[in-house]
Amino acid sequence: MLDRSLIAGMPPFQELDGDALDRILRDARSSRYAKNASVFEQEEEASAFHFLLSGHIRVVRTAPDGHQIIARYINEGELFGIAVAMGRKTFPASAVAAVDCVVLSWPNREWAQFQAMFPSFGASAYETIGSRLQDTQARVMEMSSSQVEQRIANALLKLVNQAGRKTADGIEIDFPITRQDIAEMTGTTLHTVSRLLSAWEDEGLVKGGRQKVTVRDPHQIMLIAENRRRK
Amino acid sequence: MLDRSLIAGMPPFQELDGDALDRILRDARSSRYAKNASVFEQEEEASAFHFLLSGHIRVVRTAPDGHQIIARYINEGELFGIAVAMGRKTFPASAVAAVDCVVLSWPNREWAQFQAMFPSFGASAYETIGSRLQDTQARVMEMSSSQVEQRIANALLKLVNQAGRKTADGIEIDFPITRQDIAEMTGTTLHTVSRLLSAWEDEGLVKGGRQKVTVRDPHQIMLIAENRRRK
DNA sequence: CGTTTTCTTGAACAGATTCAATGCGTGTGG
DNA sequence: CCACACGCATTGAATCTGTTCAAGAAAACG
Repeated sequence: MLDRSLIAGMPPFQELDGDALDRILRDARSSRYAKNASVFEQEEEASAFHFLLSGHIRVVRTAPDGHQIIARYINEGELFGIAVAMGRKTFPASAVAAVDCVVLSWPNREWAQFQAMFPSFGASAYETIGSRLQDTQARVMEMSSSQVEQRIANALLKLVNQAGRKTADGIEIDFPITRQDIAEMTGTTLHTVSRLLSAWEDEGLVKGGRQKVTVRDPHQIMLIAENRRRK
Repeated sequence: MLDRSLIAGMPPFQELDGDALDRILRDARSSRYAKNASVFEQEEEASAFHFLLSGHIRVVRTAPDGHQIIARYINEGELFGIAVAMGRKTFPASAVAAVDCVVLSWPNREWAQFQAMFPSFGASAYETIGSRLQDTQARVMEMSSSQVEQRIANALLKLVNQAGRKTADGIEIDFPITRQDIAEMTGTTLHTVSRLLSAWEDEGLVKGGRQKVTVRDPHQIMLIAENRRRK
């Protein structure tokens, strides 16, 4: 049996008392996933849903032609792989550990139980889905109206907000991320990302590194994201 | 009091009996919206949710810079404006009648009631949200990998499937739609849309018209959408 | 220490946008 | 009921942003 302190206070479980937490943990299975291990694969039958206790997870969608994009990153304290909440039989994307991760999993049958027993859990889950829908629509807007430069700036800001860690040099993104990853988040090529980051590095706005990005001047990046920078 | 036959058999209410339908209709308000009238506006406080009895509704998102996109079209028998289901206070987009429409509306407070009393209603609603999330993610994929040509072909296929009407000439889209609208669905400009439709018209794949598109050869359009056409 | 992965950078190219001008329908107001 | 204005559509030409192609350097890994 897992200890209730693991999940107490995390958004989906925030309003639940000790007994409720114990009930929830009763049928939970906890697993470790090494960096680059997959938690589930796209098209795979969805028989369980998950909660990220620690680490960062990359959610990747692959097109029939092999082209792939990063749908989002999951942070500690988020539910993911909740296909069951949307009445789906299979996962629409794959989930890959960006660093070593610890994950709680429940069989799908528990979903209806939790929702019936703990309305605040259900509400929080649906808020999560709602906000992902908003994010995704915001991304569509961004891709139809903004320049690549703005999209990359926006992606950096998002990453910094979700997984920023203060260092002497600025705010560093707390997990390994390649230029290719950023390209897959913004719908461009690694070449363009590399060029832009290099340019920004020359201006002192960011600092690059192998699988690493540090933002030194978030304000300037924000101006770029909003296309309000003097050229 | 509205008659239960209005909504009987529509997806969200499919599994409900007569009493349930009556209960649901008890607090419903039905309204007519003339073509181009707005049902609700982006950023407006969401105090009600809606169901489209007849007509077609355009869901439009506007960016701070004025740029706008069409998030989706709502068809007869769909719930829309269900911000309440995602725990949102305001609408993330505007809803505009594409043709004269009839809409049922309920105050938000009914949402929790319906969901508690009629689980199949709740499940169907969350499936709707889930499938919109899928659609939107599919659109992001499309915009990052496909050419404009493919995206427009895809948009036409979507429209034809959702609102196609057979005519002597082929399948016509059942509501007025401008080149600009198609541009806002595909993240391009009306110029590019116009050029492509003209080219396809020369090849006999489609037939244009003022605020009208008729698809004559869906198969060829599908080949274009999948980028498998001989050049 | 060689191999692989990640990153950088130049040059050529192309698809789509932007700018500009014009034509066509349709619905409104005189 | 007709004229005219406005919204919608078409099409050419110039331009540009970002991709593609190509080559190579630097860092990590076994």
